[in-house]
Amino acid sequence: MNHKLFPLVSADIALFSLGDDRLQVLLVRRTDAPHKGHWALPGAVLKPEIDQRLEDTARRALREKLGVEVPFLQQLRVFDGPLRDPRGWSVSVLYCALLQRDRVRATAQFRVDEICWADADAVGDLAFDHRAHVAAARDDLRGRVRDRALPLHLLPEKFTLTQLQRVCELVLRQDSSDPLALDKGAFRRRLTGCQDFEAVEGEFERGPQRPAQLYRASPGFRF
Amino acid sequence: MNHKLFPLVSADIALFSLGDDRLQVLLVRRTDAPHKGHWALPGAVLKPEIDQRLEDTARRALREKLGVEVPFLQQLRVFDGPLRDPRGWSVSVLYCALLQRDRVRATAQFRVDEICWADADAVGDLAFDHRAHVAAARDDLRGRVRDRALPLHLLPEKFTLTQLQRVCELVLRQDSSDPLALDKGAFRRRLTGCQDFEAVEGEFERGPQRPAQLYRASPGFRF
DNA sequence: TAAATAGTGTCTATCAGACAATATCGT
DNA sequence: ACGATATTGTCTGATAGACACTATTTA
Repeated sequence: MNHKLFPLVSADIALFSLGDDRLQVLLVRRTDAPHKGHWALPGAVLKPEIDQRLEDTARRALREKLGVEVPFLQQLRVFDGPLRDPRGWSVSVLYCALLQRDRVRATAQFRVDEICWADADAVGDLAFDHRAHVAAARDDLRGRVRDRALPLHLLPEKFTLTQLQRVCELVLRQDSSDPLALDKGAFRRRLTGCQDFEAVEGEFERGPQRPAQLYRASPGFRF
Repeated sequence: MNHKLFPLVSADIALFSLGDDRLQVLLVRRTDAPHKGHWALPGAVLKPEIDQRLEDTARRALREKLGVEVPFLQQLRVFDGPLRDPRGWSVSVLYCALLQRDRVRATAQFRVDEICWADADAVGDLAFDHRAHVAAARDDLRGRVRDRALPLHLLPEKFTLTQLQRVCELVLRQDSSDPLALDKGAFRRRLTGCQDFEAVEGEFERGPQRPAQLYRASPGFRF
C-alpha cells in the first residue's frame, strides 16, 4: 500500500482541564514511532472499517489510550501537509474537549501509558505540529469564553456561580501573575436568562457563610 | 489500491458573490461520476504528489475547473463519514471564499464547464452533502459580518463607504423581502479606526451629488 | 436653486464595569 | 454578635440605534 498516494487521516484531541489554578492540556508520551518517546496530544489514525465518523476516531483514541469519555467534542480545524508527519502527506483534524480534572484521574489513573498535564500557555516541544494544535485550541477556547461561552464541563456536575466565575477567570488568565478578576455583579448580571444551565432547586453549597445555590448544565448543553 | 482502507480526502469551496442584490454561491455541474450531471460545489480530490497544502487543492480546483483565482481561502470545517460519497469513506474540508462578481465572469465565462449562481438561502438538492456545506459556509459568513467583519473582497478594488454598507446589508439579509438596513451613522462610526481598509487619498466617486471618498482594502487584509 | 447623496452631529436607552449594600449561613 | 461569603442594588461612563442636520456636487 503506497502511502504517497493517500494521505494519512487522523484525529487529535486537545483535552483541557483546570489544575494548579491554571488551564492545562493533557499530553501523552508516544509509545510508537514516529516520535516515539516524545510528548504529543492524544489522537488516532482513522480506521474506516471501525469509525463511522472522525469524531468516533477521536473518542476511540481517548477511550483506548486513556480510558476517558468526554461529554462533547468540538471540531476546530485541520492541519495538513506532506511534512508534518514523517510517514508522509497527512491530515489531522483537531478536536477540543473540556473535562473536570477528577473525571480524568478517576478513569485514567491506572493506565500504563504515561500522561501529563501541561500548562496551556507553556507547552514545550511536542511531536508533529502539536504545539501549534495546542495554541490553536487554547486560543479558540479563550476566545469563546471571552465571548461569553460558559465552559461548564470544566466544573463538577453541580456548581455554584462563584465557582463558575472562578473557572472563567482561570481560563482567561494567560499567566499566573495576571490578576484578572471578573466583576461579580457584572458576571452574574449577564447570566440572567442564560439557558445553558439551571438551578438545582433546594440544593445549596454550605459552609461557614450564607449557602450558595447549586446549578447544573442544562440537558442539551454543548461546550 | 483498496479505497476501503484509505479515506478519500478532498477540498470543496463555497465561493460567494453578490448578484441580483442577493448573496449567491457558485455551483458547477459535475461532468464525472459520482453524481454526474448534478450540481455541486467546486472541489477536487487531494493529490499528494502535486499539492503542498490542502488549500492548494482548493486553489487548483478553482483554477482548473473555473479559471478563477481568489484572494483568500478560509478553512471552515470538515465533513466526513462512510456514506457521504458513494466511493467510500471520505473527508471533505470546506473552504470559503469571496469574490466580486465581475472577477468570476471575466475569467470563467469561456470555460466549458457549466456553472451557475444559486441564492445562498435557496439552494436546491446538490451532490454529496454539499447542501449542508453551503448552509454552514453561509451561516459562518453571516455570523462574521454580524460580528463586524468586513467582506471587502465582495467589492471592487476601490469602493465607497456607502457601497460597503450596501454589501454588508445584502450579506446579512436572509430573504429579499427583508427590509434590513443598517444605520448609516452607526455603521460609519464603527469604522473609525478600522485597520482593514484605507482611504485612497484624492480619489472620489463622482456623480450628481457630493463626491464620495474612495477606499481600498489594506495590504494584509484577509477575509 | 433643486435634487441627490456624502458625511457628521445629537439624543437616548441600554449595558458593562466599579463599587456598595444587604442577606444568610456557621460558630 | 462576628466572620465569611452569597446575592442584589446603585452609579456612571461608554456605546449603538434612531434620527436629524450639514456639505458638496451635477443639472
